[in-house]
Amino acid sequence: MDEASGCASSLAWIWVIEALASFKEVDVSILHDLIEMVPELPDNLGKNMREMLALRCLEVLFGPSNGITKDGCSSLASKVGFDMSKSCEDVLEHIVQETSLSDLKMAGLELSNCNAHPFIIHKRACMPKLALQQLKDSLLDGSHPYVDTLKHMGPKGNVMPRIVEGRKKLLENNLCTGILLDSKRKRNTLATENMDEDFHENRNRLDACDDPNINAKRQKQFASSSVQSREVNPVPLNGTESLEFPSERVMLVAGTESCGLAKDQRGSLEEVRVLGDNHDEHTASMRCGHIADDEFNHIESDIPDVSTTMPLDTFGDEPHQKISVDEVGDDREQCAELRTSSGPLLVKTRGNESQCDYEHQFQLKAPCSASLNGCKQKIIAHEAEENMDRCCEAGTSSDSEGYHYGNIDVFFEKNEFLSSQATNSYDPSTSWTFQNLCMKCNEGGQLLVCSTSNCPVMVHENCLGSSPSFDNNGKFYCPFCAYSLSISEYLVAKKKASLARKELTLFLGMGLDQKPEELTKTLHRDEDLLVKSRENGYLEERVNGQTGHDGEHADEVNNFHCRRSVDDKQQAEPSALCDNVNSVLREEEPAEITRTLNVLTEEKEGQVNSIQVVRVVEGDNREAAEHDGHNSSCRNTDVVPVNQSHVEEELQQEVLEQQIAYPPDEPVCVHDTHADGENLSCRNTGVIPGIQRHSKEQIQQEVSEQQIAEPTEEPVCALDAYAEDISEEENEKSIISNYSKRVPKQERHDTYPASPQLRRKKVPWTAEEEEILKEGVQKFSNTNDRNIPWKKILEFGGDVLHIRTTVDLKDKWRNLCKVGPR
DNA sequence: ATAGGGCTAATT
DNA sequence: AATTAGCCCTAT
Repeated sequence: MDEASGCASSLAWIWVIEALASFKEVDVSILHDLIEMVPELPDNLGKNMREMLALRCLEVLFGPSNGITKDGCSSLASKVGFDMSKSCEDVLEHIVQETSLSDLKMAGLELSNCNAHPFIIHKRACMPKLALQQLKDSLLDGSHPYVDTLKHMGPKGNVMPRIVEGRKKLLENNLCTGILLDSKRKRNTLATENMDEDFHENRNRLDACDDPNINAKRQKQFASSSVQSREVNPVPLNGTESLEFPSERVMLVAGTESCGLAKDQRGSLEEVRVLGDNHDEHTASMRCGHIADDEFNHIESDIPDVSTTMPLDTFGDEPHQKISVDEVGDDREQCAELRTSSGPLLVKTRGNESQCDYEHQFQLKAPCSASLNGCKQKIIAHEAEENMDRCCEAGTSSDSEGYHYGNIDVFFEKNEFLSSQATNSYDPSTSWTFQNLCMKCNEGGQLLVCSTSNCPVMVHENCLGSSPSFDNNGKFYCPFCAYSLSISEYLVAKKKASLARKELTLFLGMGLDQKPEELTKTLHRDEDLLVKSRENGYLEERVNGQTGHDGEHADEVNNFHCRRSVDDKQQAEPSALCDNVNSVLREEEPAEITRTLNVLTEEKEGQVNSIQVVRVVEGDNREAAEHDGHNSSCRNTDVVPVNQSHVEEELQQEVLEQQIAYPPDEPVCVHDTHADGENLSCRNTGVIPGIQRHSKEQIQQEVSEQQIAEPTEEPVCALDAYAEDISEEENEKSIISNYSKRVPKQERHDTYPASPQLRRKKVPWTAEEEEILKEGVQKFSNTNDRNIPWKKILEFGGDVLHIRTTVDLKDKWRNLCKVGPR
């Protein structure tokens, strides 16, 4: 480090390249390109970096999946000679001299069959600290010349004291408790010997999968703990120097000891990304470095809200600390904010189980992975990850939904519980997790093992205190995981409803922002997630984080209204399209007409908001038989009850309160094969018998079904709460398609005084209608009674007049009289 | 339920 | 702009 202090810019390059080189997923070619960009480095400066790069190259060359023949490998090995005393640089040079690189790559080399294996391991183990690691160490030691500068830099003030303090605090207040850590350390000590081997085995398995996605997903299991955010800001390490990774903007700082910085400590460091990579723990560094772009993307997409707000976390110098934590559970890992590179890869050092868990960790996000059976499946890590993320966000979270806290609660409760158990079982060799003892009573016997991967809970059924929780596949979930899973399911459902609602909102505002298909996709994705959640015990927590924040939705709704009320002039299309629909419907004689009624229902205060769409399909043979090709028949589609009294008043109230217009998404045809006089009157007063046949459940079921299956693109006209404020022109445009509803104005005003009354669309009287009207008037007029029994006439008119109201008849007759009765 | 006045989109 | 047809609102 000292040697580097005099050449800041070069040093920065070295930092970057070294750090990047520690990322397995950073392709060597990228490193190569980077090297090209680096200004001339003094020989004494970049040696470690070059060595690291060379090692990377070797690792690539002798990658696990190359499948070269043993002979070829041995041949090469004999030529090159993997002398431990040689530097990677030298060996690599030899290799390049002996063999064409491309040929080598083509042929591939099987690490396990080559002498390169121990060589690389050895070199890994001997690799000096990353420069950044050294820098950090020196800063922490207070020996670095910039310490004073750091102490006084920036508005956030003293970084160093915070770091140091954080380290102390970690030891004192680590969420996972020192005991736990100690316990873990012991275990790790025992396991350390096998670490390298374990790592390589796992790494090989990783690499054996050619699917980059799978790899990325798998690696997430390893690296997620070190991946915090791509939004992380570069941190100025001192007043003049800063490191910024242009692409990811990830600051890499080697070394991590205070892996459990408390929030306040992290505060000043939140822009620093730390990737642990102690020189003597290179396996860890390698693993931790596995952050591919798609990894980032994956994580970001999965945890959008977290990834952008998560403060930077960790200074964990001792992967072993972290490892020990990991061993107990990823939750704890997260709890301790141990985001160093070692990650879960080192978590399990319990022989077979570790591998097993790794595999399932991979499976978690890699359903296509080969083995889906058997061992526990990883689910907690993600949960814990997010939980922790949210913990770290204290006070900054934009998502205050209770479930997060619910999961966080259970997360901490679980940690606490496990910690207490760990405390009681200080010695790993006697730990219940090792001896298959009930974590409650510490006795053996037939135990229920939580199906959640990384959840160590094993318990007697009797010790549960309640009936065990099994999923559909008969998998048992411990109370913690069962609870979290339930929350996840709830969230999925919630989001589903939210999305459906959003979808409808967008649908109503057709041609605006987002196409329904997109939302449908998201919805499907969430459903998939839920399925996976069930399958893997994965605690799906990012349901809302993805798309469906209520607030977001609310914004959507508001935007919609805003558009409707303000920008209606630009939205002639909806109504125009409505008209088109009308035209179509008029011209076609539907033997069967689908009518859709949108009813907004909304649970109160934080509950699921949903739009309920009732789809009623009824045949109308009468219509088809009697009015083939007749325009009038199409008017049957006119009556659209919206926000009607038959809708639960409460719901209506909320609809109106939200000032959401919920027009039918398509002209509604109210056809009732049992239509008689009563029904006719019903129909004209906006009462749709169909809706009464649908229970709420049916409604809700149909909501999603229709939303998903039929993201109709048909335009919708909205009942606009602001229509009164709209000009005539606007009002015209927002006319509901085809004689939508008849809503007693007064009633509507009762619930929402400002609610406008949209006019029905004019429907010209047909000759037939006029004729039957005249007939009716003639028939029912009573010279003694000046009043004309329009209702009787309407009934008399039957289907011919079935879209008309008594008032219509009266008005029409008035018109006819004006013109002169014919 | 009905009558009558008024409103408004469409048409002239 | 005037007219008209259809729809809406209110009073009874």
